Amino acid sequence: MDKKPSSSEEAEVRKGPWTMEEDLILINYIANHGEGVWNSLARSAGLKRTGKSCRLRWLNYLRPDVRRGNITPEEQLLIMELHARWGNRWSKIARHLPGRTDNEIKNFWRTKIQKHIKQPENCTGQSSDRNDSASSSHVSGGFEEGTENYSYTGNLEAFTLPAPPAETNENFWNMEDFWSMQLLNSDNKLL
DNA sequence: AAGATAGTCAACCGCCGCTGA
DNA sequence: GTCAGCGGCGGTTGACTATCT
Repeated sequence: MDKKPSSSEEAEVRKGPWTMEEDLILINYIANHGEGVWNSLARSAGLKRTGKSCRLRWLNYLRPDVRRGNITPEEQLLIMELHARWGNRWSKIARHLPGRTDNEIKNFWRTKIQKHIKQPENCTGQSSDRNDSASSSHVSGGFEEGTENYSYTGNLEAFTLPAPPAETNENFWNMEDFWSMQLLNSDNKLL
């Protein structure tokens, strides 16, 4: 797939961050027509984006059921357990975390968890414990890295992240705001 | 205050598997 | 059986932001 577009098409395709207008177009189109074949959706909606780009934007950001914001400790634990079981099967893991996207989980893992794996000493503060911990299941947080399987062996607190800043997004484009706006709009359009 | 560095995350890329013609 | 089109996935990049010096 990923056939090369003709040069005229190539010039048409937009890349990079989505604008609010594009978001609106995509949301409105899906609200009215539903999700469908993404390439034709992109064309029909008048978006100069690839179908893939539209799909990604919708799934990772615009869907009304997408939960944005901090991963809870429970979710962290679940991610660790599922990752220990399945490895980097992000989409599979994401299905067990309602409202979370594979991209979000992947980013979370790479930025938060992987950092701890790379620095186990700093994480526990006890470098010599690590070998012992590999065979027991009750010690402080850490991972056993195997070929594909390693297991999260420790308590969650070792991985609990510092309290993130309170979400003060008053100037931010908040999807909840948007969807409430959409409801108002759709009242006019659909009723 | 300004520059350097680290952290975060949205978006893109390339590959793979599925499906229908 | 082959090919094209598409969706889905995981890896990676790059822009932006926060923190540090």
